[in-house]
Order: sequence, then structure tokens, then C-alpha cells
Amino acid sequence: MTKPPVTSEPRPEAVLSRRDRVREATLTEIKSIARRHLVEHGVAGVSLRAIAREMGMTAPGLYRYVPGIDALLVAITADMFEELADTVAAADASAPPQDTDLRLHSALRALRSWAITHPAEFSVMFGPSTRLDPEADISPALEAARRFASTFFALCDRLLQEKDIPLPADEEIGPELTAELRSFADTVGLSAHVMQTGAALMLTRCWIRIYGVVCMEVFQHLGFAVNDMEPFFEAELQNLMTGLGVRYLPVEHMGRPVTGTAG
Amino acid sequence: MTKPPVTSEPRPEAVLSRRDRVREATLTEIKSIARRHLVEHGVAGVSLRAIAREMGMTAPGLYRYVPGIDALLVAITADMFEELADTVAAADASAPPQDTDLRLHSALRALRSWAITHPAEFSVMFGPSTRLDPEADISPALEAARRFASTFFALCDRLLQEKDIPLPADEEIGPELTAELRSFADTVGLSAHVMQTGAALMLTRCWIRIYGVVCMEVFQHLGFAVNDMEPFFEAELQNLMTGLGVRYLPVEHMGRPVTGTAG
DNA sequence: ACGCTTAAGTGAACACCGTTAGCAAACACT
DNA sequence: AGTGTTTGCTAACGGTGTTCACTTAAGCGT
Repeated sequence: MTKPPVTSEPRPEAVLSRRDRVREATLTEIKSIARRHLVEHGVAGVSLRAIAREMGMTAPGLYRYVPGIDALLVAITADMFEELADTVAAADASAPPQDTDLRLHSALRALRSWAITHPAEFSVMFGPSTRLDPEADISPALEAARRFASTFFALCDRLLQEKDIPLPADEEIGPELTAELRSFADTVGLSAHVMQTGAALMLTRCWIRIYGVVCMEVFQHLGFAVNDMEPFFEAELQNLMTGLGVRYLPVEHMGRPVTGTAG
Repeated sequence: MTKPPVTSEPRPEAVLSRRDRVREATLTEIKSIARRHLVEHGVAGVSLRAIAREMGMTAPGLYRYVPGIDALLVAITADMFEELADTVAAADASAPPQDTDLRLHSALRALRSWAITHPAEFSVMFGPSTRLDPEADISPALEAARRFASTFFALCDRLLQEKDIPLPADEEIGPELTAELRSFADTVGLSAHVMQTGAALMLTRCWIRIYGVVCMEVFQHLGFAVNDMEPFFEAELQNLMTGLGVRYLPVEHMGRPVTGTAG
């Protein structure tokens, strides 16, 4: 870089050379097409050959950008977690910073919203990994999932600080559960407040229930008998909030529903 | 059948001709091998060609028995629901008929037990259907799933008859939820007791939560941070039972754990 | 017991899939 | 201009679901 850039580039595009830029663009295109195929034909419909065909090139050429189909699926899964994290964070940020209750409602409803509008994505993110080789390296997706979870961790942290959440006492939790909760708290790196065993238990319990309703809705397990699962989600949300000592905020009282980055 | 059977056959094998019998045996063999491949290599590892290869025949020959891979997968899914239903029913029956509390504990623990010992099966039964054509006819599996659910419906029915379960009042449920609950109750054909809106809500809420914990465990979503999910399951079970006004029975007090038909 | 009907199974073919190896062209940089 | 790297291609191997035409075998009625 002896010559200064003459072209009117606002940012020097980091330190990426032109080559690296087009390379990155190609990778983005690959992932974008893969994502579309995922949405349109399900995870089974994502294939390197089809992607290459649509890009006007051949399948082996894609191996210059992606080590294989599994890695590509992991990569787009990570992207989707990132997107979901953004959506949830945006919903969280759309509420007044002090109104922790509303922020929590907002974030959880944004999660459900995104899930039901992105069933194919949600399935590969939160369903069983049926397509990937069990020995595939899924760490990129895990990393992104961590960032997604952190929004909720932060909210729970605030909640524990502000309110007097009724937590189960350490004595009544049981040694095995305590051990698992400690392991969990250590691995995900919970903050001091959530580090309490009772708080960690409360957190996982809430997550399990949210996960349950949303999975049930997206995977269509009551689809044959139920048209709209929203009332069930809201019922669960209400029950959850009540158990947390937080007042439940119905949808009507929330103003315009929050729309995330994609919706 | 002019000649009486000389061979020592206890039963006349229904009205099936010899031809139909070997045909049925072949179909059973196909499904059995498919099931094994499912367990050993995941749902993606089930293929007609591999099954045929193992049976010493060619793939097109299988089309005399099964209309395609999708129908085969649906068929074994139905079988698996049948098996799970048997397992749960056996656990239920292993408790004293009058002890509804214990029967419920037993049945739910049997469900989890079967799920974690049969993750591949559980994934195709309760996870998103990623492999099947969305237009595939899954009614056989649905029918079997209904029979699986009926065990729990019966238990809830008993519970509602015996105890004074604290049910949410009709007024506080909300019109949309009421409508969905009615639709649900009608479709699955709940008995008179569970027909009450509050009871149906309680039932679905419980099911959602059980579904949530078990899915979370089988799909390994906390697997990176938690070794054993049993304490979480038991915590959820306890919380659930308490909410139902039923006393929670810890595992230790239950005697030898119940083993189902497979496991 | 013989002939006819029907079912079972095969081989070839088509259209897909992931992946590897070897090669030619384009590009960046000295 | 020459050199080395990057990119993309073709060919090929082994795998998949599925259809079609065909042969073989079994069962059934007379």
C-alpha cells in the first residue's frame, strides 16, 4: 500500500484485497442461495450441485469456497442464529431500557414470531440434526447460538437485580440438579446473579417451556387439531411470567408489535 | 380348505394364504432393516437400495412391497408410535390401577426413558419432518400417534374424576384460546371430563412442557453444557405435578424402574 | 396334471446427489 | 514478462429414488 487510494472509498474496505472481496462476495452468494433453497425445499433440498447450477458454475468449483455440504449447512446455520439474535435484540431494544418486563415480553414474542415465519431455519437450528454427519464441526453455529442466548441472559440478569423473583432455595434443589446447574452456569458463563443455583434453575426451566411451545408450533405437532398456536404461546408466557413474579402484559397493551430485521 | 390341516398349526394364521404370509414376512423384514438403518445411521441413512442390498435383492423389487421411500418411512414411524404406546401403556399398567398418581409418573418417565434410548426414532416421530415430501400421506403415523396419546388422555380423565384439580375458570381463558381448545378437544375426541375448556388447557400445557424437556434432551440442545438431563426432567415433572395438585413421587420411592417392551 | 393368470424380482436407464483428481485458464505480483 | 497462486472445469466413482420392460416362478382352476 505505497500508493494512497485515489478512488472515493469511504472506508478502505478493511485490509481486504480486491481478490478477497470478490471471494467473500461469492461465498455470500453461495450461502444466500443455499438459504433460499433451504426455505423453499427444506434442508433435504439444499445441494451443492443445485447451488452451483444456479450460479452458472459446477459443483466441484464450490469446493474452493466451502469444504463440503456439511460445512455449508453449519455456516448458514450460524448466520441464521446471528439473524435471530439480531431480531431478538432489536425487539428488546425497541422497548424502554428501564421496562425490563416489557423487554422480556418483546424478546420472547420476537423469538416466536421469527420461528413461525422461518420454520425451515428454525428446524435446522433447534431440531435434531438429521442431515449432518455426527462428527461434523458445528462450533461456528454453537458460537452464534451463544450470542443469541446472551440476550436472554442479560435480561434475566436485569430481572434478578431489579425484582425479588421467588427462587427455589438451594436446599430443595437436590445434589444432581445442583451439579448440572453449576456445570451449565460455568459453561455458558453466566453472570454473578444468574450464578445462583436457584436462578439458573429458574432460567433453564423458563427456556425449556418456551422452547417447548415454539417447537410444538413450528414442528406442527398439534397442527392437525389446532389452527393457531398463538393463544397457547401467550398462555404459557402468562403462566411463566406469573411464576416469575412478573406481571403479564397482553399483546393488546403493547402497542404496535415489534418487527425484527427479517419478518 | 376341504382338507383339514394336518400340520400342527395352533392357529390357521387368520385367513391369510401362504402367499400373503410370505409377503407380509418380507414387508416385516424390510421395515425391520429400515428401522435398524435408522438407528445406526440416522434417518438420512435409510435407503431402499441399501435395504435391498442387505436382503439380497435389488431396489426396484422393493416397490412390490412399498410405494416408495416416503411411505416406508411413514410406515416405520407408525410402528414406532405403536411401540412407544405399548411401552407407555406397560409402564402405566405396572402400577396399581387405583394409584393414578403413580401411574402418571410411571407413564411419563417411561416416555422419557424410551425417548432417550431411542433418539433416532424419537427425532423422526417428534422432530420436524425434514426428509418427507410435505405432500406425503402421513395418516398411518398420525393414527398410531393418536393411540399413543390416548394413554395419557385416559390418565388425565381419571385424574380429573378423582381429584379436585385446580382448573382455570372459563372466563379467564380468553375467546381465541377457548376456540382453539374446543377445536382440539373435538378433533382428538376427548372424553367428557377433559372436554371442559380448563381441563383441555391444563392437559395441553402439561404436554407442551413434557414435550419441551424431552425434546431438549434428545435433540441435545443443552448437551454442550449439561451431562445428564434427568434432574431437569424430574424438576419439570415435580413442578408440573405440584401445579396439578398431585403430590410428586421421587424416583427413589418408586421401587424398581419400569422397563418397557424395548429398552 | 396341465395351462393360464398373476405376482415377484431383475437389469437397464434416467436424473439426481457429494466428493476427488487432474488440468487449463485467469489473475496478481514481482 | 514471467511466475506462482487462485479459480473453475471435466471426468470419474459411488451413492440415491424411481420407472419400464422383461423373465421367472408360484398359485389356481379345471
